Amino acid sequence: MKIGDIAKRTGLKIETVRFYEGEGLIDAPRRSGGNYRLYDQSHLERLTFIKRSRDLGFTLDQVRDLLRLADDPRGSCAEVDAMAVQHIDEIDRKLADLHALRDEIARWGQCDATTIADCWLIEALSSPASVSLLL
Amino acid sequence: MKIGDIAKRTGLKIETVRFYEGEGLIDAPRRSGGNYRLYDQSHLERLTFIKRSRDLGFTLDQVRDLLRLADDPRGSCAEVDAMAVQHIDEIDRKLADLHALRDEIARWGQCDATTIADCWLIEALSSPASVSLLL
DNA sequence: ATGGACCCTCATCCCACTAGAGGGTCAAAC
DNA sequence: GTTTGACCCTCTAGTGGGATGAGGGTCCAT
Repeated sequence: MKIGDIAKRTGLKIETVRFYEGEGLIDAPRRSGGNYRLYDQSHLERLTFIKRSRDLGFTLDQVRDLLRLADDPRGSCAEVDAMAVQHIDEIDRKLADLHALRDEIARWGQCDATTIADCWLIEALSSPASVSLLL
Repeated sequence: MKIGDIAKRTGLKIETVRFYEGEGLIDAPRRSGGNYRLYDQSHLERLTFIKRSRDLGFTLDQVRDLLRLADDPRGSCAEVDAMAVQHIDEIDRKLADLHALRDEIARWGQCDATTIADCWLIEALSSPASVSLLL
């Protein structure tokens, strides 16, 4: 499999695959006569794992940890569990923040004014943050 | 007002205030004999506006636009309105994405296994993304 | 005159890629 | 046999929005 094939199969970009190699997330694949990268099934699986983890919002460092854990079949599952729980907590916090933002902006409603001088959106931006926004 | 004062008053960091000056978001303030930046009320208002907009999730480029609009009191309010609406749409999209993520991870539930080999969290990460995650 | 709080510039780093320059490889079509 | 076009290579630099640190200068109170 050349890099374009594996990129298509994993949904990653070619540059990203090379980037992951440079970062040490995957082994450097063997090369063809023309110096093309040639990947096998194990690369495909590992890259799929990485892509999936990234899509779910884990950072690359977290992915590194997950890979390390996944690489040891006899290792404990508890750490993975903890990471998942912690990740959900983080997402929940982000959701709460975004909801607060959304409501704050939506609360302005539409502006009836025609000129900036009377625009209360601009006014809303000019006053210091309300209590609800101490993120 | 020295930079530390205005930073405290706006809630920005000192480095961020200098950064905004370099980015041309605020005028370079006059300097004291000892080459300290000296800010006045207009800087305070402008930085408050920027801080508030950033807290609400606008990018610096959007803040630039908002400032440009706000600077023209006779300008039309409609553009500001449009930006607010568009921003809400973006936030709504992010919220939907995050909800999907959260639900996806939460759906895994807790893992009963003790070793990685049987851990279904790792398994969930190894399989390609489900349809719900085509972000 | 000395200590500490504050300030200055400039350079480098962060994340997770992305884009571009400037070239090489390979298969098929002409 | 050559030319086209798709694909690949390395290397460098840029993105946003700052954060951090080095190495110094200033100011004020004790």
